[in-house]
Amino acid sequence: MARAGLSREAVVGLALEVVDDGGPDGFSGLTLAQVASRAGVATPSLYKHVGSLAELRREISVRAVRELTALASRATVGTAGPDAVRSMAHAWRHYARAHPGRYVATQVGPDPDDPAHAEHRAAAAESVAVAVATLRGFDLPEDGVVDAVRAARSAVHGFVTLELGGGFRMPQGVDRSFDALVDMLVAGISALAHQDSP
Amino acid sequence: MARAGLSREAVVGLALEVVDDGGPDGFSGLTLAQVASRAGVATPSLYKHVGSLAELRREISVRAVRELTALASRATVGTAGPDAVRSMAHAWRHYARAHPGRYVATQVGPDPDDPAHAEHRAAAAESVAVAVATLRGFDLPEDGVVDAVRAARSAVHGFVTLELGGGFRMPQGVDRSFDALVDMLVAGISALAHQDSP
DNA sequence: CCCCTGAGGCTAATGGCATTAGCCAAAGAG
DNA sequence: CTCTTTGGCTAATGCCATTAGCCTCAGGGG
Repeated sequence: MARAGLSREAVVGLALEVVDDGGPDGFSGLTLAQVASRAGVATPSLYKHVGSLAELRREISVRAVRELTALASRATVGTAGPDAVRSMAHAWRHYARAHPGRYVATQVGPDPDDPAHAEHRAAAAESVAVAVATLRGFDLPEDGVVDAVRAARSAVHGFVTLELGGGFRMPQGVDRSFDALVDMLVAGISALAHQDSP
Repeated sequence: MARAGLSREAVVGLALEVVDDGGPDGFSGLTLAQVASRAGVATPSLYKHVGSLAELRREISVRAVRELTALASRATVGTAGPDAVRSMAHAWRHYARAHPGRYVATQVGPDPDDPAHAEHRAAAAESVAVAVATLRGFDLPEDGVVDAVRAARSAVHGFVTLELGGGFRMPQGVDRSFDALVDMLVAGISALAHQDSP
């Protein structure tokens, strides 16, 4: 009986391949059977490394979030204000287009209470920390920052989700629409900064 | 053998109940077994009325899209410009919060080629038609309309998706953030109208 | 060098699901 | 009253996750 030499690491790696190969549905369509087949192993063998399908999914989410955070962070280093927001928005969209499956993994929220989700929560928190830092260039009032981060995430995430889902069927250039959206976002955040708080 | 007196209509109705009861995951978690159990019938019996689970899902999507279109249309009648955009945005969010499961059904895109998706495509097209009409009050250049509709859909859909997914964990008021987002949107669309096309 | 323990495979079994095939009774048309 | 269609049913298949229990290989202690 030849050993396959698996490990948790290897299993997660193969699962990531499956997710990547599955397009936008790669994450929801992830299956232990597919991972096992890729590993050249029977499905139950995976349980020696991975707990459950849900746990594998969570692990993938955590990695995807970290990856996206790192990219956003790298994209915005050395920039500030509007440029920083633009860079971050484009980094997000780029990641989503390059890795649709991983991107949707990025968007499942961790359970706020479940201790098993602690790592996931931490990763998510760090991700928003980067977003917050990106907005430092604007003179936003205390709670304006939250509104701004939420607006940025909403706008880009909504756009990218619709784009991946094939929601933009008009012939018009999608890149141009994205630029327009980012312009609105930047202008909106600036406006948020320069108004007196009510 | 007592007849249950089912019909396609009844099956879809029960499926909608299942979707509604399932929260944000009600749509993806929809199962023929649940519908059958609600109908007091064995699962295979449903095939006398419904083709397949995929078809049932599509039917639900079509209905949800029509419902949302009707609501948006009703919400914006008699309004124009910024007010219309605000009304539409709030109608969308309200629907998503009232019927999370149906809302996600609303967001699966029809296959552009599959003839079985014709009705779905039509419903989707009418939905964007309403959105386009809502923007009539702005003097948007030809292709600015597309950008504006995309921006509006993206912003609201992104916000609502993140909200339903529990993505906004800061204590700060979510309603306030949504208002801020809508403000940005309105300002952005106005800006799109009053700039010379490049 | 041998043993023996534990890790990492395996098969078998269970239970949920969708889907297909084929049967049978009820309802309604003539 | 009969005959056909319709709407149920059960049985079977195949895919999936998950659990239990077995077997063997690899590597460390004697």
